[in-house]
Amino acid sequence: MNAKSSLLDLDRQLCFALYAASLAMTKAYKPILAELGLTYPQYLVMLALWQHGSQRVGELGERLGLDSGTLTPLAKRLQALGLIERERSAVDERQVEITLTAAGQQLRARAEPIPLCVMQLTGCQLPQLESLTRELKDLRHQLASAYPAEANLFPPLKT
Amino acid sequence: MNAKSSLLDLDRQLCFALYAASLAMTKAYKPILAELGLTYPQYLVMLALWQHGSQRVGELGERLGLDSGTLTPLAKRLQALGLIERERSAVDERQVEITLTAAGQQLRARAEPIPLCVMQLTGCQLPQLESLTRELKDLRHQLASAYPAEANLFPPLKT
DNA sequence: GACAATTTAATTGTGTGCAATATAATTTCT
DNA sequence: AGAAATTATATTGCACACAATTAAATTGTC
Repeated sequence: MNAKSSLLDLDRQLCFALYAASLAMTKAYKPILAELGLTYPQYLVMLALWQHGSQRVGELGERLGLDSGTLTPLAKRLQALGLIERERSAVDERQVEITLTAAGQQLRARAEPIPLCVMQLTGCQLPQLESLTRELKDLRHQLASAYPAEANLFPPLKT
Repeated sequence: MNAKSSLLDLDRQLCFALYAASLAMTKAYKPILAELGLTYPQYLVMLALWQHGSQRVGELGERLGLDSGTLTPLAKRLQALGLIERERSAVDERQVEITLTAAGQQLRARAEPIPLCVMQLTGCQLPQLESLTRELKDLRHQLASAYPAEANLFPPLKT
């Protein structure tokens, strides 16, 4: 084994701390969300819809950092649950607008107590959680800008 | 929509900040790990093996917070890549010992520059990253202890 | 106005995560 | 010792994530 510490040590990796904390958070939410009949990513989609109202698949994806390969089947499940509707935009047939149903809007009331419930699980005070949340948000955007999704790094070549 | 801010606002959720930052980190690692032929969870398993040497599936799972349902197929893929071996313990036939092959040990050299590379992507200084890593580690363990994997919350009933 | 380029979402295939179950080996209890 | 309980891993099924591809609609260009 390695007696000496190394930059590759598992517990020194920010990436692993993030990964493990995120999985632990998901597990903590699981029994809570089970009462609403939602998975964790489904809950995040509902949060986005409750806050910002109807939006296109692309908007949701940008907000959450997910693509249509993830969102399309997830949205179909939320639709099957009767929480949302999906319809092609009349203005631009490419776009699909996601809208809360009455049941989807009503579910919000049952989700209201969740943030305080989870805050207690963390054993932290609100200011500390807000600070950590901000740091993670900054980190996310820093990483996203460092790797701009290939995007236009390689402008199309005329062949 | 909601003009007022709410405790359910997406950007106020620590859970979402964690989730999004973790996904962003995974995406940042992807092109780097592609050169090693590894996925992100496979890389974490290799880190654990490089640091702690041969260990059982259960030890790996406890370290990484994963169960056999995740680790067994993942380990089979690492084995197919020729990086590890999996063999039943002679002492206890239930246990499966995971051991690095020579190729698996040699891969470590190629992984050595990764931490510095990623540190630059974050745009942060080492002390800040170490602080964040510690906070996340604490959060993980706090959450894990708050939900002790059911464990022995319900001691077996004599029927 | 036609046609190429772009945009948007859906589809396909691979690799996780995890609950539930199965299987086999070990330990405990009597 | 033998049955029951426990432990360790594997298997199965479902739900993400995401790369790559497809399909359809729109925009841009000439």
